Amino acid sequence: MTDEKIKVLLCEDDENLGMLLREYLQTKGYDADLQPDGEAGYKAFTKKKYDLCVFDVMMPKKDGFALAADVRAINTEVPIIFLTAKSMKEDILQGFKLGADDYLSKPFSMEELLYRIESILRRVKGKRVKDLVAYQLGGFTFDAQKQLLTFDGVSKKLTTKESELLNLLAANANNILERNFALKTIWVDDNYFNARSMDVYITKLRKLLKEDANVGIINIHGKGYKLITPQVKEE
Amino acid sequence: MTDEKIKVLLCEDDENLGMLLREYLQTKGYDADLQPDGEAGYKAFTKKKYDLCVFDVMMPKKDGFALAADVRAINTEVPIIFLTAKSMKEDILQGFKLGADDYLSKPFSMEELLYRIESILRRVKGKRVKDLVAYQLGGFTFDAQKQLLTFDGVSKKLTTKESELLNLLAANANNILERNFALKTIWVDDNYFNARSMDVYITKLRKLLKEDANVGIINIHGKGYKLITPQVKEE
DNA sequence: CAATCCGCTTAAATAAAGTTAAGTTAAATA
DNA sequence: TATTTAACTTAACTTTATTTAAGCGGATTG
Repeated sequence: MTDEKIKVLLCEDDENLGMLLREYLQTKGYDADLQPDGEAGYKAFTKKKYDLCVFDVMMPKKDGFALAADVRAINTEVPIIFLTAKSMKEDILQGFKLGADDYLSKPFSMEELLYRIESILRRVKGKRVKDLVAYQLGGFTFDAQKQLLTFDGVSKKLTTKESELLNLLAANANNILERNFALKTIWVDDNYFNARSMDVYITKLRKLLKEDANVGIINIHGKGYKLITPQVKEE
Repeated sequence: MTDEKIKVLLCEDDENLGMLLREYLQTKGYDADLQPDGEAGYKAFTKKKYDLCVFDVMMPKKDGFALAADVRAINTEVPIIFLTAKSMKEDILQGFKLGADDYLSKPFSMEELLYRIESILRRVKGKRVKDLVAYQLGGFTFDAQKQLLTFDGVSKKLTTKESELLNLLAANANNILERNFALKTIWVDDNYFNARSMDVYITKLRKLLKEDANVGIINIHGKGYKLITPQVKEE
């Protein structure tokens, strides 16, 4: 019954981004450590057995590629994901693409990072990471995997964005889901237009959910949203 | 029971790239040799019976096409894959006339190369590369080797493209198969027309799969496709 | 209670994906 | 070698998904 958490080493010099990613991975059940530069990252790697690394390419003291080389010298197996700047030349990118298990060019959504981490863990370790996700929301059943919302035996196929948003809401059911968090998770950037886009999807979800009066999305002014749903007895 | 390794001749002048590829192919069970230029490549080819060649197009002393021509002079059968720099329309055509079986334009991922190698070996030489290639997809059985999709005792022979696409989808069952990855691995080039072509094949596969309501292909807007199939309990 | 900010909704615009059918090409066969 | 067939691509068009725009209404703050 020892459900060991997967240990992730995150090296990112942008503190905001780093903290955000670390927090997100933690909420997703990972044991994520954050280091602000390559040297600190290397030190951390020597002290703990990580299952996966996420390295920013551009970092002070030691860049992500050099760090990866040092890490490879003591461990040839651990998967490495690089976070690269968007304006990287193809030939340089080629190197990363081949030496890395995967790479993500900025800006990316947190969901995307998670997706890549999970697919690598699946490939490399053969672990089944995502257990089937089906939420019970009052009279609704929401299958995030299949993007299907079912009520009274009738299933409706949700679009990708609808499903991603409902998934986040459901994961925080009866708790506040912060606007900015949702935006960064799903839309990458929390700018004005994406915020408007999210508004539109909140409206859509409300329409979908109004068949059951006990389920709904309420707004917490200036903070975010809360998916209200009857508490399901857990375990 | 002599499970002879498949011999691959790799010619690539970029040492980093070459070593990476050689190592990767070796870990995947191939007997891969690396040569740094066309002349050395030719010399190596005369000394050992290779099952497949991977030639970089731009190499010192003798480029990949010249090397291929020389190789063809003594062996008209051995499959050749070219690694090309981006945007080489005419060169590519020339290469194909010389009997290239496939080509990959940089940058590519090692996965992509591996996939090409395997599908060429499957197609051209009829070798059994991967052992388990029979997927259970709900009520369907899909044998990628034989390109057979069976439902309720009735088998249907799929075309090459149908089978390749379903194979990729099945390998990533219940997870996202990225559009670009599929395009690059199956269609080589991820241009507009090939994307339309892939659409057509998605439609075909959906028709084929609709006999079982629990199986289907859903689109992840802007990212790719996901083959939905009942989870099979793993041990 | 005004001014402002934030959120809601509907509609229009754009972009991505889906469908069907008509071309092409190349392999099979007659 | 001509004819037919199958596989695949290209084209034209339809539908769906997502974003942008615009106006309205409620909430918060001074």
